[in-house]
Amino acid sequence: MLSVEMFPGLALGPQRIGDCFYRDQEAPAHLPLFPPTCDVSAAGLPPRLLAPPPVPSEPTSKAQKDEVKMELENSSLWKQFSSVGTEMIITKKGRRMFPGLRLKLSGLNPSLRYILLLDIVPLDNSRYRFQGGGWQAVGSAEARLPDRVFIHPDSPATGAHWQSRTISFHYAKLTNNTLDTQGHIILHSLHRYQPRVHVIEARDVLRWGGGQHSFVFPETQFITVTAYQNNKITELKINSNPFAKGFREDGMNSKKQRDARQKRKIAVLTETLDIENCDPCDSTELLQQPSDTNTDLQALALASLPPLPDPSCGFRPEEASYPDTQPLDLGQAFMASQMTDISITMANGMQDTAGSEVANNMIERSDSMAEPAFTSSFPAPPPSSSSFPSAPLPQPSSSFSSLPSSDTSDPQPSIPPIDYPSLLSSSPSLSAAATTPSLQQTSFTFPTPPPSNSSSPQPLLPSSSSPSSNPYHAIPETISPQTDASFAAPSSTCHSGQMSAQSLLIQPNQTLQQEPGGNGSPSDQSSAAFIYPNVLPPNPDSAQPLNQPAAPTLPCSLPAHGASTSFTFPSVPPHAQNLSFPNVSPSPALHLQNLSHQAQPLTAAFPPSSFAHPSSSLPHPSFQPSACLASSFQQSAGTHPQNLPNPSSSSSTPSYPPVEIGAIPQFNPAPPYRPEMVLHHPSLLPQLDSSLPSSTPPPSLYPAFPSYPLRLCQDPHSSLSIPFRHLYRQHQHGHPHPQGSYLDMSTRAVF
DNA sequence: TCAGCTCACACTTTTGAATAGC
DNA sequence: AGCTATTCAAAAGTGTGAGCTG
Repeated sequence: MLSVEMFPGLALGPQRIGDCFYRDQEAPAHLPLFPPTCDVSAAGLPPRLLAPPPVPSEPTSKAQKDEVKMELENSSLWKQFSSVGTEMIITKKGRRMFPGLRLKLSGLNPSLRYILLLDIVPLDNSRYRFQGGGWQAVGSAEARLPDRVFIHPDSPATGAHWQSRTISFHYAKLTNNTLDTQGHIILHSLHRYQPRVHVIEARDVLRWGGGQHSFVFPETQFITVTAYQNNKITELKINSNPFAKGFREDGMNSKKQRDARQKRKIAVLTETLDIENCDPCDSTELLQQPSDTNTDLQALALASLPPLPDPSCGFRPEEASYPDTQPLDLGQAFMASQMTDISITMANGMQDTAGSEVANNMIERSDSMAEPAFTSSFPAPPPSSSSFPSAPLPQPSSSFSSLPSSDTSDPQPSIPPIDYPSLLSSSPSLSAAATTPSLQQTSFTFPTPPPSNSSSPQPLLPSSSSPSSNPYHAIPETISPQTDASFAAPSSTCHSGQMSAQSLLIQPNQTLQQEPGGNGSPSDQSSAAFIYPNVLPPNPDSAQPLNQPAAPTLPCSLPAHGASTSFTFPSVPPHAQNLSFPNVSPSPALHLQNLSHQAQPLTAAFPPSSFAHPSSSLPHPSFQPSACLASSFQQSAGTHPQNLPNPSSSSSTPSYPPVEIGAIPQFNPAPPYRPEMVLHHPSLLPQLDSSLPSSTPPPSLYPAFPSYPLRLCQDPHSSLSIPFRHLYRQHQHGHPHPQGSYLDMSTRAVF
């Protein structure tokens, strides 16, 4: 029986380790779901786990599962942002996402209970910078941070519940605080991310019985920032977010108002100072300097008075008796403010115009979205920006560079907007505002490529210009997984008990398409393959076929962590060899029953969530022990991590041919763009189990998204309330889970 | 020097308790 | 007494801009 083991500590943050335990129903004692070390993984597992229940060759298919559909209710809004290049503010205290994820679920069994999870995974291995009006990859990504999952506060709830309302994840918060103890989702600034929503069926309170459906809405990808870089995004946010209403043109916190306030403030100060300084005219004032109180009162009194344009006393700053004070500066500031005001006014006028244009653009875009087309302005990582070889880009320049941005005035060379149009439009069932991911059981097909730009009012996709050279087709063939050799599939010794999110999504027996040329691969799909906007393989040469074992394989048996905080990986590139892991002392609040496992070599080597992952240089998945294992799982299952469970050809969304999971733009340079993807995961546990015994080196397959273990733990508890009690974040005011809970998935060890 | 981050600020919406009215 | 509607204040969510940091 599986249950989610959520430690109150999600609040604990990254420090939590080894918190994934297996609980045998008959044996209440906590058993590590997976041995801390790859080596002992199999040994430490109950036989039952080692011999997982046979997985049906065909995904457990309950018809209903295949029918599960999720729509992004505010898709149009997302597309507006995406067309500009969505930015999400992250702060230390945590910032909500805007737009938020508003979803509609259907196809669930009304009587079954489901858990909804939100996680956010890196889209690539690059760090970005806003230059020249666009986002450009400027280097390798930062070490991967602890993965956390936001659990919808309503979870677990019945299918009827989920389907009866709009599901919102607006309570989820993003932070850049790596030591965050609030359980917020930790992200790096200036990195690209893709939110994912997982629907996990909880057959009953006791077990994760059914399967898992994962949904990805490409238009929801974003770049994290600590301050907005693109003015258009700022405008969009202000115009769209009610909380930012005050910053609108007519708001009290608009630039005009703020300038006016500042002007008044300065005027008041100036007057005050002027008065004080003017007082030199009155010798008595010099002798008797007004007390602070008097000054304040004076200031207050003056505040209500109109600014004194010109001190009649003839006071000259340079002659002021208080040279150190800055009457002059203030005066200048005042004048400057006046001038600034004027310029601002003018600027505002211009800005208004510009704003109007933008707004119009937005409207147009919005309208155009009505015709399900939108562009994503995210740039593709520069070829050499990443230290890791990435899959070769078919025709990066042709595919994206030329993309005519809706706003020509704002060159975004690096960020060719992406056109998703055909994908969305092609689906009859899709409304302009809602996209329905197709659900495929075993294979993914690539979405139909956008029609030639001619059909699009505003051809945003440059690439689309030449259908013949359709980048989408090229993807499968020319783009190989961006897996770095160093991230090669874990050696045979690597058997991780860690369940990666990716692995969760993969069905053991699922036949995953190999990206290059597999049946049902994008290439196979007539122009179905849609290259995800941003994923441009930096280094084509380095690209390797998915199946091809990555060059340097990283044995799971890494040097014992011990007290040392750095690891050297001989097989990995020098730049990636030295990994520093902050010694994070476990929070006192952290209750890790199996903490002892940490002592074990592997565990030591891979403290699950306490350490940063040098993902930047290394594709996440592979270096993570869990990832290793995940790969092995997948391999054993004959699946590529990237090849998430493919939707059964479901038909749920005809317009969206099933997309191979590998298509998810992570390290796959040219993963076909998928508007949405549904992954069906019939049986989680079996899958994991199956992988354990596998001794054969996993192929160098990597999940499109970095894989990380979900902290889904088996729990014998007979009552949902018990196991899930831990899922909920403890709130200060005694609200159990008013705003959802977070699940730390960082079992992923060090990497 | 500069890009990026943090923080305080003013404004807004949201939320929940208190109060009034029926 | 119980319920509903309204009011109010506190909390929380916004972007901004100055200042700090590396």
